[in-house]
Amino acid sequence: MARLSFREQVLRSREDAIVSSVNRLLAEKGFDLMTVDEVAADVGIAKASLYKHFPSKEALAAAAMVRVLRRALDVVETQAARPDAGPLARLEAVTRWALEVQLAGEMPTLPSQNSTLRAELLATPAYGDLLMTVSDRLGEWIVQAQADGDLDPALPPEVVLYTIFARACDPVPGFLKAGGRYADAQIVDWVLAICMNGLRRRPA
Amino acid sequence: MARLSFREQVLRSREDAIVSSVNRLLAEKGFDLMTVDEVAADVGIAKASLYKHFPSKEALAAAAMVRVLRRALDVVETQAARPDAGPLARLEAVTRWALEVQLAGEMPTLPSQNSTLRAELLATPAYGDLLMTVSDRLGEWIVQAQADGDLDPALPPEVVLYTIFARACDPVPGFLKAGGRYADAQIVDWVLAICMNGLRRRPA
DNA sequence: GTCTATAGCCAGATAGAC
DNA sequence: GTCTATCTGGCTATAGAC
Repeated sequence: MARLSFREQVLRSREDAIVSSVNRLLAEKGFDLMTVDEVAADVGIAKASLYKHFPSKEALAAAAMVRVLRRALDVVETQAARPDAGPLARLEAVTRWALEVQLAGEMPTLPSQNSTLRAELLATPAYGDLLMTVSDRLGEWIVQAQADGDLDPALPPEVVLYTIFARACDPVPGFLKAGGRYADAQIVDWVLAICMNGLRRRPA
Repeated sequence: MARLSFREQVLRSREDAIVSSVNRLLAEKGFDLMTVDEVAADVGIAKASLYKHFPSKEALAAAAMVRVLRRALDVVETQAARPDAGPLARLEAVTRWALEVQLAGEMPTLPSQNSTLRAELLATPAYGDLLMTVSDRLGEWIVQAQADGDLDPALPPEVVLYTIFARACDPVPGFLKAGGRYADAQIVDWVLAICMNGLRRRPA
């Protein structure tokens, strides 16, 4: 029993290592340029062994997306537990997290055009569930922030939601980082401020 | 002489048709998922014939990017000729154009990670020249708008420039369009307003 | 310059021994 | 479950006839 649990633990940690590699490679090169051989080499196992854990390249990507969504949900729940912060501050904190992860090269991104990939994500219940949960939580804060007069009430909440989500794959931070002239923290501050200011209620 | 000119004209129009197909397919599926076979089929010629006009898939993509940059420059020059508009209104008009083209499915987008593609673009002088010209023009308007107090003077002009450029590959319009709940014009208005408001000077 | 046919390659996925 | 070796398909690019 203990032995079985130990085995499971080893299995889990190996799969976790795989997902970590996929996560990084996905952030670095994107789905199309990432090869399964590369993942295997990065993890340090044979390609065939990878396929014992995950049935396809798409499944690898889906696993990485599920993990990043889990982390996003963690961040959301951490923010929900803050007694001092209003909805706008919470939305800002979550957006900041996404920007920081992206700038650190750890935000996996998928091409929205690839249909086989969309199919795999739709076939992964955990993905849809997590995405819906995160969206609902953020959506509540958005509506509240609009009612508070902090966010533009003329914008449909989903427009605000998509605008925040899009920060996770915003090319601007990467360009600024590539330029090498600004510190990461400075870049995050600027992009975050531009995003939130754009959504804020215009003074009459 | 007339005959040669005629031939050249035919050649030109064929190459133009090729670039049009590439442009559309690039906007629709992206570089990696676009196949040369597809381009050939779309134009209605054999793949080998394509390679008589363009030496590689990368060159096809580069040609499409050059064309869209030429059009962007046209828009910039049209705005520069408006006697009534200030720098902010001109920047807004150019951004609006980019959003409209993107929403119409005619904005070619390249993966910024692909290195062979970067090499091809760097090896295409017209691309760099056009990109620099457009950037310089927009940069002037940005500095002026900051001096006028219309744009946040605390932002480096390049941050503003990248933020505007990024509208050409913003995923938000496409998501909203896919939802089917809003008209294209409405989507453009929202995304444009969010973008420009984000860059605007905050009232003290 | 256009075509058909094919070379050459690479990446996703699998077979089968251990 | 791990490995080595291989299959398979699809894609870029080219040969060679017309």
